[in-house]
Amino acid sequence: MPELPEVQTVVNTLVPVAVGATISAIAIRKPVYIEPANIDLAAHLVGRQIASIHRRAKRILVSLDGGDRLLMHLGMTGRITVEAPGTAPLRHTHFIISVSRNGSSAELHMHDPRRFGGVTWLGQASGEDGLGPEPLTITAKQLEAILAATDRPIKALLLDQARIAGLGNIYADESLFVAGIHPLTPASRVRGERAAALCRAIKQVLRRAIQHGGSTVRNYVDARGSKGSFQKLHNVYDRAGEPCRACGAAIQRIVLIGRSTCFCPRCQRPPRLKTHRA
DNA sequence: GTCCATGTTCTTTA
DNA sequence: CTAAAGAACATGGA
Repeated sequence: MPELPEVQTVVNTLVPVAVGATISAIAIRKPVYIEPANIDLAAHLVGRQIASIHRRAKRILVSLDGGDRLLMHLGMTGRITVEAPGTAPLRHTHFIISVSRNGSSAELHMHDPRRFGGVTWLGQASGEDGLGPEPLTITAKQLEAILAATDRPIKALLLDQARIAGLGNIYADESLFVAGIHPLTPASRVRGERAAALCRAIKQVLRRAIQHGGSTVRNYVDARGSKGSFQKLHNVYDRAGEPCRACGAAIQRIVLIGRSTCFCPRCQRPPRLKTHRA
């Protein structure tokens, strides 16, 4: 469920409880959820203090005193929630970190029914992660260079984490709407002012989404268990058939690289493709 | 039973 | 060789 704004919101709500706290215990309820296989996570984590928690793209990086790091990825259905000590884990709670600070303690429950997420011990491993630049800080020039390198549909580019990292299906569609760009437009054709507009649109959409605690389309909640509200402000995502908030035209849905893709056929004009199907 | 789902990665095809 | 399309992963809700 989590794209950049949701992951950032989880981090924001996790930090006040976890940073500065000491890990008193962990529980691994689903060993295959932890990587690398067979690592003794308890030996690395118990007794350590959490120095900081940051987001990189859609990933959560927990840094410990001494510089070791733990990566937590939420996949499609992952959540990390703060629970009272002794809270009974749900069926799909795979990993629990017990923390305490100033005499008060809490548990961080990582729950993930589909198990597309996971927990990876990085230790002192370097920062190389194969991810593209962060969309909140990318420059228009940088974005334009990335787009110029390929003729793949612009939507496919925005979802390619190696090129730009953090957007998912919701925010790719929402950003393209704000920029007035059709999702099938070849990436290399988005240049100059249109590339700059897309860059601004991406940042505006992500910032507003973070301000609204992310989008809860299905079951996303932050570390406090609260839903986001940005889904109410979606212009296109999950609105197929509904009227465009800008022009009233029916929002259209197509499938692109296997993903549901929504856009306004009037506000986002289709590219003129020179090729056609035989 | 069927289809679809906020993500990533491996395999197959062109 | 590269790029793009497809399948797979595991579960639950409509």
